[in-house]
Amino acid sequence: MPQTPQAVPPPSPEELMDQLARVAAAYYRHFAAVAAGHGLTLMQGKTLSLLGRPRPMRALAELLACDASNVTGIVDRLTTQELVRREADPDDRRIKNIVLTEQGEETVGRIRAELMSGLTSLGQLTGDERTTLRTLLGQAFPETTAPPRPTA
Amino acid sequence: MPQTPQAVPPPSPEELMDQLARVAAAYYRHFAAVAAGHGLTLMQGKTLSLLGRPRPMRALAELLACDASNVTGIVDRLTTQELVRREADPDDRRIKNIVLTEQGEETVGRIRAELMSGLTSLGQLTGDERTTLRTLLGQAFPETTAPPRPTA
DNA sequence: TATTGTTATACTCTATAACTATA
DNA sequence: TATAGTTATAGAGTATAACAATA
Repeated sequence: MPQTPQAVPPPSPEELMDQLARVAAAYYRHFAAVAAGHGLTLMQGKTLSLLGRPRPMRALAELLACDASNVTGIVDRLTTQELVRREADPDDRRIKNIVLTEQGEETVGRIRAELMSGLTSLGQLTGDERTTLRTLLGQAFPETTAPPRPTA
Repeated sequence: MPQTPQAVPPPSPEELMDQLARVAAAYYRHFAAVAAGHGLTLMQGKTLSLLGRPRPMRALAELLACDASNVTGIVDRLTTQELVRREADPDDRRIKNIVLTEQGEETVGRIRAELMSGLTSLGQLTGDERTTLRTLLGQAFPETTAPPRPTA
């Protein structure tokens, strides 16, 4: 059941992959620019955005898709800026939970708001269009559907 | 004209942004893994994928969204691996055009194929779904619609 | 023994500034 | 003067391996 009499041919999966590549690049470019506006690198911004709840170093390494040894340095630099702090876990003394400071909460909030205000086109989609986009992205990237709910 | 009697509420723009963040992260995770399988870093893989045509260092810096001074090192390392070479521009002797070697062409081809085969879910979308996804992504990220046609 | 986090190391990516060779 | 590319530098991200503390 074609949608219109003389429809434009659908993009090949390859073309779609190329467009997804451009969208991913545009997203990170935007994210990095917003983070830089707060004196943060991309990884520092991503890390902050993952701290909606306290998380062990190990969990951050998993979510950031990098080795645990890197997280030490990233968290060190965020700690220096007073945006996060390490808290000892009461149940397992090997674990250090990373928590946002009050200033960290504020920064995350501003970053999220600036991210959204830079994506005005996204807000102009109708409800039905957003539903469709969510559904199709969920089909194309099934691993991203069950939300661990990060921002980067 | 709602699509079904008791439809799931549409995602908020914020939820959609979060999902786009996850999709972008998943894409780069995949890209980096494929590149690593060829002994390349993410930036080296991205650079190779931009060389469907010869490009000056300056153009690469633009497309990679980084300072021109970084491209020197990236191209140096790709040159060491015999994947690209610098060619003097006949019209402007300041310009060096970066060209894929034969081995570089092969590597790019394999990387693109492995990228696609890792995105099988993408190929399972119908033509209409691919058309819709292209349209909606184009609306959400207008700057990505006119394709400079990279892969990363 | 296994796991969490850190340290040490080496390499890559990054922006800035200063330099050269062309234009 | 302006532009293309490089070099030097310093900081940040990266994986690997080895280590201490804890489980």
